[in-house]
Amino acid sequence: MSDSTNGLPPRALAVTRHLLTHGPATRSGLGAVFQLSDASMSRVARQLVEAGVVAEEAERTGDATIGRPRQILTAVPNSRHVVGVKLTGDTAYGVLCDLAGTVIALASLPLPERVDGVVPVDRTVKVVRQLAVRLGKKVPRIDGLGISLGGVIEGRSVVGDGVFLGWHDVPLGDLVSEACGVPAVLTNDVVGLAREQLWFGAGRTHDTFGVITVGAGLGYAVVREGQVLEHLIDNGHLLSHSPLDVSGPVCRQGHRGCVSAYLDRMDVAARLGLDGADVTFEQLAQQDPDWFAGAARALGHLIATVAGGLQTERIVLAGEDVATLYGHPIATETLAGRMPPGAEPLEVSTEPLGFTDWARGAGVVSIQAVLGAL
Amino acid sequence: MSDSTNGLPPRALAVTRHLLTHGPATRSGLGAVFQLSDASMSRVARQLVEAGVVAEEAERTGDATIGRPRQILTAVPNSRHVVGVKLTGDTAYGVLCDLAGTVIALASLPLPERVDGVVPVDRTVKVVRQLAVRLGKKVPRIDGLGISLGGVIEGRSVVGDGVFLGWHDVPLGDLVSEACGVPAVLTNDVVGLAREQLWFGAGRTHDTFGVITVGAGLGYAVVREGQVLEHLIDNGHLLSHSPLDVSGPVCRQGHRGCVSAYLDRMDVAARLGLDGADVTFEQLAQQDPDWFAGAARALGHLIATVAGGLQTERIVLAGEDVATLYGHPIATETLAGRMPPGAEPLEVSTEPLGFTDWARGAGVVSIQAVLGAL
DNA sequence: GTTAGTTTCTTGCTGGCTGAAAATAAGCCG
DNA sequence: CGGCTTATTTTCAGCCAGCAAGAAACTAAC
Repeated sequence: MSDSTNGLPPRALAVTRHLLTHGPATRSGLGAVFQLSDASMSRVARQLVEAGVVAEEAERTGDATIGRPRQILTAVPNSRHVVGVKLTGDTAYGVLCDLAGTVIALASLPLPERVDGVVPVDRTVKVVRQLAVRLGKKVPRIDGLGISLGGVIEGRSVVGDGVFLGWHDVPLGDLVSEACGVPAVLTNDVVGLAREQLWFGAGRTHDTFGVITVGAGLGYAVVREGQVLEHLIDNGHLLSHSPLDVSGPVCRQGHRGCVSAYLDRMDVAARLGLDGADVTFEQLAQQDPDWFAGAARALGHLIATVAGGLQTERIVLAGEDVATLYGHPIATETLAGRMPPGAEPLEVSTEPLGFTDWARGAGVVSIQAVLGAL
Repeated sequence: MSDSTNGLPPRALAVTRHLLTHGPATRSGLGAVFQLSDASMSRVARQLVEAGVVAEEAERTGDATIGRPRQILTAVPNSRHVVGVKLTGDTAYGVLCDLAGTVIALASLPLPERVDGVVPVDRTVKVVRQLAVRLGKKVPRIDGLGISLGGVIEGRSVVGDGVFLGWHDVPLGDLVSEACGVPAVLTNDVVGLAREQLWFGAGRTHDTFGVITVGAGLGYAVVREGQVLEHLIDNGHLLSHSPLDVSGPVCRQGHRGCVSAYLDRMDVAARLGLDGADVTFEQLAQQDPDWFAGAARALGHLIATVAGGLQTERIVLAGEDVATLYGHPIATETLAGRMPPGAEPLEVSTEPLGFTDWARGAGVVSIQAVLGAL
């Protein structure tokens, strides 16, 4: 069993991250990556093997069979386990993950009833604990807990403003940590997704990228030079309200023909007289046959704008229906029309994200915290 | 006289940069900034004093006169001197700068006549040398040379594509370096401006910011987390062609109502049947009374888009007439309309940049190279 | 089976850089 | 001039890196 709740020292952390995200490698291969001599690399490797995070295996060689065979270092995924929880307005979705971010088990529980429009904090903590206990049964122990929700998070532990839950300045991280006896980290859900992508997705090849989430509203996250931006300066407002068409529909902020007016479901629903919070993709598509094309076009422009502003070729799209939207020819054509003539197309990935994926994001953040990356 | 052409080790460099850009400071003050113990800070300080880059002066104290007085460390601006040269299509503009980037002397020379549309490289090198020799007379010696021009630069020394001069794959840096016997660095002019801003402008308070230049065309540079982006992914195309109005004028790329169509003078001139390369602000304003307002609006949106995409509050505007443009109420109103309600306004600085300022940018890049920051 | 050859990994050692603490310096004040 | 206070330097021990020598693991002869 793992003997430490500690984080790894910086170098060891970097190597572990590399093994987790890029797969097994030899000592000297890693040395080349991290600009370390074989000797130093060897010392780091031993540390990790002793900590149980990394294992050695003999190379099942295919070629070059002369000399001492190289040992392959592999991260041991089940050396640590974490639980990730995503809180929505009424439900806690949980996943059990190993070190590699693989989901081992799922569960969800309803959150307690609201009192005066506010979800009771103490009972929410209990729900999270229940979830952790239930999921934790499958593994020797849980090494960390990650919680994500839509809202303003301060300092990895405090919910500054959790609109969906009616919370304000709630130290949820500490409460959960105490209740469960396990270190807990709290993140904004989109930031958590960005952290997950930084290790296991776009970040493997690019250290600057943008994340765009299309759900009830529009969300963004930014990773610049490997740094995840904790708080947007504008809550995404500047991008959401960039103009497309002065004669288009009006968003709730009063902008005519802005991205939001086309793409933000709350805005579109408000215009159609529907209930914004629960409106679905299908409802909108049925209600307004033109909506789909307009939204696809807005998405194409939005992607181009984010790529141009951040100067990155890599954009991550997230949200349940975003793949469908991006799959619309108008989206891709719009984007292509914005690209310089003859340029390589952008690398846009779409992940059909359900609540489980969001919970996994929270889990990955916990992995990072357990390993000492936060 | 300075005894070395070397660069400083990383720590010493950081301290020098801080002294140059933030003014004099005490040892322990610097220690706090760089998270170094007094002991280590003291060692770094001695290194720098011995190198002549930094001088000590007794604190002319105002208060707290108990105990041993602190020594104030100050960068010695005239410990090094560099020449910065900006090449346009027909002229070389040069400045002599000290370490602090202060311009000590100016000069300019015409470039040689074109042969088959190409400016002869060897004679251009001679012009640069002439400029350096003339400017260098005012100081004991020149420690570095920086050259900037509009075009694609590769590896700090080679002009990959210099459209204004008709050059392609010209190793100008090495040629000048050899001809002058002084290390020379080459940069794209907008990148050079960004580097200058990183040390002496916006970078003093923000380590992520965007630079927008409005001249004959539109230019951008991006600094992310203190890293200057060497090559834009799209030559600014994505931003320049973001839509404002589907019923607006058309740019040369065929986009209707994009930023470029309003703000890029080449585009506007082409539409008015003027010669794009030499068209001035006044000509356009006279020719088309609506142009000014449209351009101001486009600038407002462009600023908002860059700020939103990069997620920075800090934008640097550059170009001869950009202050006038940004000073137009429509620009500021447009920008304000894009900001989230109740948000702090962005920090937008405008610098009326003439050729001398561009040359200074090249000089600052040379300073950075001389000190070892490149 | 043994030895030579090759490549990988580990260990011993040195050098650079760091911080803590002790020593020294530089000013005040009586 | 000693006593007091604060700033800077020196001394010393610790950490971490690379170099180079050694140990390990394997193949290919002989």
